[in-house]
Parts: sequence; C-alpha cells; structure tokens
Amino acid sequence: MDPNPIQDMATMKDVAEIAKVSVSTVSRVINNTLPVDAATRERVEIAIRIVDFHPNLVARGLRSKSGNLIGLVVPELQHESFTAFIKYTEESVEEHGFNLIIGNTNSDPDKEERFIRNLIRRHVDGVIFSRVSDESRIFRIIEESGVPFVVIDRSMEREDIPTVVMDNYRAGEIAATHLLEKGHREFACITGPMNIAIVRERFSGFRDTIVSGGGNLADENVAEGDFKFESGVKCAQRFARHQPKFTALWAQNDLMAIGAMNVFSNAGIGIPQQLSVVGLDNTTSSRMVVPALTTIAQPFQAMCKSAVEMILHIRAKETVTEWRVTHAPELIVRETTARRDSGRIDGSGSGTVQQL
Amino acid sequence: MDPNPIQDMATMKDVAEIAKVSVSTVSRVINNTLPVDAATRERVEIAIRIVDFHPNLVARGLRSKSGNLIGLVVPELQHESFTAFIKYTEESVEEHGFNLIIGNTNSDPDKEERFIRNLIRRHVDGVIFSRVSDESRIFRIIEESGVPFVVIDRSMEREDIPTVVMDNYRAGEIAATHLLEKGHREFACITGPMNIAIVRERFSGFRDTIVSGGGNLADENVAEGDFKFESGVKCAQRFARHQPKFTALWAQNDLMAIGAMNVFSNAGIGIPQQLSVVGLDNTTSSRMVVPALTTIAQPFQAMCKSAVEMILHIRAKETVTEWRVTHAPELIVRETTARRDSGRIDGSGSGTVQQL
DNA sequence: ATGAAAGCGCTAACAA
DNA sequence: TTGTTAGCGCTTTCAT
Repeated sequence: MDPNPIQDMATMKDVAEIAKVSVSTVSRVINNTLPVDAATRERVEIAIRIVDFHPNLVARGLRSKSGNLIGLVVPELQHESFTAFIKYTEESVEEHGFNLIIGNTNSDPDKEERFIRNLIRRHVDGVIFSRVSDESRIFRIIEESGVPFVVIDRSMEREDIPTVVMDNYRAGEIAATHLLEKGHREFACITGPMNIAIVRERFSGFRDTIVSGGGNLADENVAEGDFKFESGVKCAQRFARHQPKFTALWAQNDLMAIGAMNVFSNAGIGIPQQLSVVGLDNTTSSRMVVPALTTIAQPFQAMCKSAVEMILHIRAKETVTEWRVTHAPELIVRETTARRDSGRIDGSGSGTVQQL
Repeated sequence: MDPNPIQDMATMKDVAEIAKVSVSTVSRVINNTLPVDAATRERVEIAIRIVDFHPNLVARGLRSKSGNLIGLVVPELQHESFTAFIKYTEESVEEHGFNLIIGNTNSDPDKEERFIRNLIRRHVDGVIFSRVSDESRIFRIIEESGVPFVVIDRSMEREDIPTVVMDNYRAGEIAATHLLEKGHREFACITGPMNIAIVRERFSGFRDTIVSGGGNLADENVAEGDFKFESGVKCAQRFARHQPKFTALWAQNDLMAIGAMNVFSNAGIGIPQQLSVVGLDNTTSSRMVVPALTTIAQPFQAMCKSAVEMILHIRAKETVTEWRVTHAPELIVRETTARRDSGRIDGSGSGTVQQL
C-alpha cells in the first residue's frame, strides 16, 4: 500500500502527539531526568509502544555531546590478544549500553591520527588504546580534545595516563616458580622486543625469581624475539647451536614457545622429558599443539572491563583513585612441563642437538 | 593559560567568520557540492587550516541521515575467521572513509536485535551480517528500516538477499583434486554441521570430485563435527575404532583437521606417510603444527571488500547486478599431504590403530 | 556565486 | 508537573 515503505522511524514528536504531551515530557520519561506524573508517564509509554519508538542516537549525540560510543584502537589483528581486546571490550561496553567502534591502524601513524580524529568528531565517550606507534602525537590530539582515554597492555612512562595492564612482573615470577618447583635449575628465556617496557618487566620477574630460588639464567640462554612464531624458531636454533645445558624454557608468548618446541622436537629433544616449556597468552594453538603447551593466561577480560570502567569514571568526572590498574595472570598447566629428574639436556646425553 | 583547555573544537561558524563568508559557503567548499569562486574557496581553506577545523560527524549525520558508519555483526570471536572479517571489513570500510562499528552477539537473539536497533538509530549506512541466529526476526527489522545489508559467508534460501560467500563447492573440489592427484583413492571427511548450507556445498564438491575421479568416499568415513578442535578429535577417534582403510582425509576446517592429526599421530599413524590431511581456513595454527597443515585459504579479504562495495552500491541505489557474489578459495600446500605410494593405512600394516 | 533561514531529532534551561 | 523555547553543527532549499 505504502509507495515507500522505507525509512522514517518514529520520533519523539510522534509520540508526543499521540500521548497529548510535549516532547520534553517524552524526553523526561525516556531519560528519567525529572519527575513525571504517573498517569502521564503511562500515556507516554503506551504511545512509545504504539509507534515503536526508539530514540535517535545521532540527534541525542548532537545535543548531549555523548554518542554512547567507545573507540578501540588496535595496531594489528594477527595476534589473538588483540582479538581478545575486541571481544572483551565489546562485551563490557555493551553492558554499559554503549557501542564499540574499532580502528585497526596497522601501526600506521597517519591511520592512527585519522581514526582518532574521526572518533573525536563522533563525540565518542572515550577511547581505549592498545598501542599506537606515534604516542606523543596521538596523545596530544586526544588530550586537546578532552576525550577520556586509557591505555591497555602498555606501561607508559608518563604516570598521569590511565593505564591497565597485566602484572607482567608477576607473569615472569609465575613461570619461574612453576619451573623451579619442578626441580629445574638451568633456565632459558625467549623474550619479546626489549624496548617494550612490559617485556622488560616480564623478564625481571622471571630472572629475579630464578636467582632468588637458586636457579641459573645464563646470558647465552636469553634470546630476544619479536613475538612471532618464526622468531621462536630462530631463537631456539641459536640456543641449539651451543649445546644448551638448560632444562627449562620460558618464551614470552605462545607463538614463540611453539616455534621453539618445534625446533627442539625435530632435534630429538623430548618435551617435556628433556626440556620443559612454558608460554604466555593461552592462545588457541597452545591447546592444540602436541604436547599441549603449559602457559600463562593473560587476564584480558578483567583488563578490558577495567579499561571501560576507567573511561566511564573519568567521563563522569569521578575522582580516579588509581591511574594504573593491574590484573594478575594465571598459570595454565598442561603437558610441556615435567620434573627435571625425568631427563635433561646436556652434552653427554643422546638427546643433544643434531645438525640444525 | 586557558582555564579550560578542554573540548570545543572549531565549527563551521568559526571558519565562516574568519573567512568572511557564510556557513553555507564553507559547507560548499568542504563537500564540493556547488561551485565556489576560486578566491573565496582559498580564503575558506585557509580559515579551515587556521582553526584546525574537522566537520562534526554527528551533526552531519543528523542532517544528512548518513553517519558514515558501517556495522558488522559477528556471532562469536573465537574462530579466526570472524577476526578476519573484522580485519578486512575495517580495512575496506576505512578506504571508503567510513568507520566500523562491531557487535559480537554471541548468537544471542536478544543481543542481535539490540545491536541492530542501535545501528539503525545511529543512521548506519549499511550492515554486514556474518551470521545471526534468528534470521527472520533480524531481517524483518532491518528490511523495515531500509538500511542496506548484506550477508557474508552464508548461503541464504531467499535469493533476494545480497550475499557474498566463498565458492564452497569449489573448496571441496580443490581438496579432492589435490588428494586425487597425489594418488589417493580411499577418502574420509570430517564435515561441519550439516544443517548449514555451505557445509553441504563443501561436501558435495568433495564427494562429486572424488567419485568422478575414480575415488571412494565410504559412508562410514564421513563424520559430522562442529568446527571445534575437540570435534576433530572425536571424529578421528570414531574413524580409528573401525580400522580405517582411507589414506586421505579432508576436514572442513583447520581446527578439526589438527584435532584429527593429533589422534592419528598418537596412534602411531604417520602423517603424511600413511595418511594425508587437508584442512580449510589457513589459520595461524595450521602453519605451526608439525607437520605443517596443507589447507585451503578462504578469500576473506575479497569477500569483505565485496560486501562493503555491495552495501555502498545499494545505498547509492545503483542497480545491483549480482545478488550473490562468490570468490574462489586457494590451496596452500604444506607438509601433511604426500603421494599415496609412500605408505597407507590398512588392516595388515603395523601402523594400524591401537587401543584408542 | 553567495547568503539567509529552515530544520534534522533531541535535551535542557526557563517559565508557568 | 508540564510546556515553551533555544539551540547542538551541519546541509540544503530558496532567494538574491
């Protein structure tokens, strides 16, 4: 019947006419912003149902300067951790009645800036950064705009920037403690890029715990990777060339751990009989490799929840008591760690590294 | 100096005052909507730079009924394919100057509806579904709203719904052909849930090609999984109980393929010496398992690009010539497939299944 | 080629 | 308790 069945959803005006009230009254019942007579409210609510009214978020955003939107900036989407950020941030944002707008910057500074500017022009209520390449530029822009923001999964030098991170030092501690308890004394570590603060923190926790636990982490048993699978392979190959004496290895993420496992397995070194391996991240792959990887799960859900809540606090101008929220990681024991007595790598055994 | 360094970005009014023109002229130079005198345009552009003006997207959205936004609905965020959708959709959307707002519905019909309604209330320019649980409800809502939408990665019964999918039949064909060429004749298949159309298409392509290629796909060598790792394990265990005779297995995704690989490896069946395995998806894990999984890559990037372009076409009321766009998958040969002559599983060999 | 003015749908200050 | 009014910042007729 209708020649153009499309578009035009009901507006407050429609509701007001039906309910015989003014639009402001409608606004009041919707937002519970001022008391409304019970009978009037009733009429309005009926009218709302009649026309199937849903407030126009754009109009509201224009007026109230809040788009009920939160932005999430991720530098890439390869690593599962960033997917986890999306998942849990969206979850948390949704619970608060907001929507999530995401931008994958591919670590391109121009795309970073473009995206941030867009967010600001959209009246976002806050933005969560999981990493940006050009920090000073981005922070300047967003600070000028007055839009609340928090950094997730990075340690900032500036202490006045709200941050939520995993307790990275603790992660190192957990890995070391678990291995120490299994009787290991000679350790190795494949780290992430050492120019990243959280990588150094992870490493400190690992080394400090080993040392105070009577273990040993020789310099030549520490290799710096880049969090990618291939770098785990490379680092392990480097270790293997030197007839390694360690019986326990921690890689600072699962991808590198699995890369290393592959190298050692191919070289005939039994995992976990001769070498125990611990990862970090609890990725999908970590469950599926053989043997299944013992790893440390990052508290992504808690971190994202905190990040969203911080945004909302700052937005409400409530006093922020903590500018740096920390959540504890959790050990997931699977099959790649065993007691040291069950075997070891040393120059005399048959399990030493062959031509790699 | 400024007591409140916060907020208030420049508006068109500011620009207009500086350039000594009216706001309409400013609007015209920004949008190239009507001819503007060169000198005037120059003054306006300078003014824009002076105050660092960026148009307010909310205001524009209210007026022009287009928020320069595209919505993406995903049912979950565990499987890498959905991450791929986010990644490539965001990429494509960005290229067109739009932003992406994402909703993870966890297959909850209420959340689906809530999210869709929000999108509509935000004047999104289009929405892309990768799957919804309550299709008829969601489609009714969105069709009423007149917002353009396309379905990605699903075959719809209704032929008037714009859809972009991988050529799933072709994927089955590719798997079978590759295996046939390696000399295999006895096949097995672990499928996804058979109530999904694309799963049946994949299966048809696989079976048809095998049959016409002189191979054999016995009923007892077909098992229905649910795309999860564990179901790959279970299906493989079921096969293993019957002293399987096949030498080639296709699992309809990598997770199930890897689950199956683990079972057969543990049972002492050499991959690929005795059993060739092909997956589908080209996940991160597929590169990292040992041996590295031969698989089929879905054309996610092309699919997302098409989806966004279809949205834009529909929005521009340009005639949609194709309501169903299809992209071809691609074989990625790695280490889990070998010539059949190199070994086989049969009742007489030593590689048969032991107590599983 | 340019300006004045109306209005998108909503919120909020001000009256009544 | 309710209505009137004035915008939010932009696009877009309609004049000029």
